[in-house]
Amino acid sequence: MIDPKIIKERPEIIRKMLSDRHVSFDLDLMLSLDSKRREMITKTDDLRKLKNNMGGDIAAKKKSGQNAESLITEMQKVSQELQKLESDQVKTEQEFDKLVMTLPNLIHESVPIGIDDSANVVIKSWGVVPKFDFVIKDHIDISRELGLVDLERAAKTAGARFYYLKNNLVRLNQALIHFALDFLTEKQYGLIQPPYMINRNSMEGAIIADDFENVIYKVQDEDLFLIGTSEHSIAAMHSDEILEGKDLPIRYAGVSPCFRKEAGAHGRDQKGIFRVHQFEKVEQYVFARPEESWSEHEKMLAIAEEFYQKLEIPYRVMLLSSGDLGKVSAKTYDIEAWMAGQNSYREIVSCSNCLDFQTRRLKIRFRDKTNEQTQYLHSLNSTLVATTRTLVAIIENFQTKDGHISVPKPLQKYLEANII
RNA sequence: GCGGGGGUCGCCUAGCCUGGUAGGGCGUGGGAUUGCUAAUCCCAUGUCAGCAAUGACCCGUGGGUUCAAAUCCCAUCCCCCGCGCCA
Repeated sequence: MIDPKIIKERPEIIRKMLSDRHVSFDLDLMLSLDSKRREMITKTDDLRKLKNNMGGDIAAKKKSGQNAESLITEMQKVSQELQKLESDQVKTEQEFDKLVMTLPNLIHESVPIGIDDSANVVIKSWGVVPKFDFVIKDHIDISRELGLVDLERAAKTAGARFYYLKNNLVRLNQALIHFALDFLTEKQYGLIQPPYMINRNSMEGAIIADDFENVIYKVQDEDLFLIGTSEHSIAAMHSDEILEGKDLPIRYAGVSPCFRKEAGAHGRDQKGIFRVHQFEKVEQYVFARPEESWSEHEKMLAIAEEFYQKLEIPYRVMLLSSGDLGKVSAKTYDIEAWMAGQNSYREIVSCSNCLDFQTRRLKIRFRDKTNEQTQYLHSLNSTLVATTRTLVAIIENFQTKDGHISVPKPLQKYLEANII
């Protein structure tokens, strides 16, 4: 949620953001609802004041043994009138909230303006794209031939975009998680294994309405939703809290399975384990002071880069354009890894600064001294590793002439093998 | 799942039986005072509306009763203790 002060006082900023994002949104309706609700607050407040005063008078009369009947009948009328006004006010408030909760975040000035991913900018590239002196295969063929994956049976039992990992691919998957946790522990991150299901209120804090539709699975008959990433759980973890300034920044390494509907991705990456409904992820999630969030953002990207450098996976860093930017994010870097089997760079990391957008929704504030005014924190999130996609990169880039996979150096100790 | 206890403005706590609109302590900040790094006293310390003066709201959450609800009634969530069941 954007600071209501900005919405009220600088609507032109909101208007520009909406056009830069190419999002249709009835800003004028929201502005008129906002002023209407402010008016109604004043009205009901006045009536409540009257009511409070009358209540005091009645109490005083009763105490001194006087008759308060006429005051009481008058008060009945006031109460009725207030009730009517209040229900109107609540209605207006709800309409406003509903709208404001779908309003996307502001955009940072460094973000390139553009219609979609074609306007994304390559920030840098790292590593050398591997050359092969044999005909290479994609991850599906390699892992199938090595007995590492069963997609057909997964389709039978669960549907498309599911998979059974088998044998050493299970170990490789776990090795990635293990390595990622060790790596972030070294960087002083606190480890978090969060709830894999959270309630609506918490989910609404982390995401925007249309994500419910397109990415989030709901549990039948329960107020529970499967998380699309540990970001969702961790964002809500400190909701309604006032944190102490001395503890900041708070850096969490979340590890969890991720569940995604992938609605609207029909036909794309249909085969294999690149785009799936379920995978494991180690995530960086940081709560920072507003003035520190941009430097934290760069740090998180650097940490993610270091991880892929250690794995020796070539990548490039993309700065997402306004049209490709997620609705809760003010600025996002993607890391795209080279995937030999697809002969292209594909997204494996998304690193975003959400400013106070999530923390306002979740009421996560901080202060240094207990008598100070509280401030909203900034929240940032970045993939460290989403296992399936990184597995694709490893399988395809590290394939050998005889159809095996050599294990990246940092993972060898976890796997107790250097070739699969 | 059953029985009992509990959830109060950052933290601790009073008030609930007997309805009249949240009091105290700690912490933190500011001020006053006394010849000194101490003590004492005063003020401030959540949310919303408002330029402000002010005012409204806030007792886990949602309903209800009432002129009036932290307080009474109903529902619901969470925590603690005991019993049961169980990976």
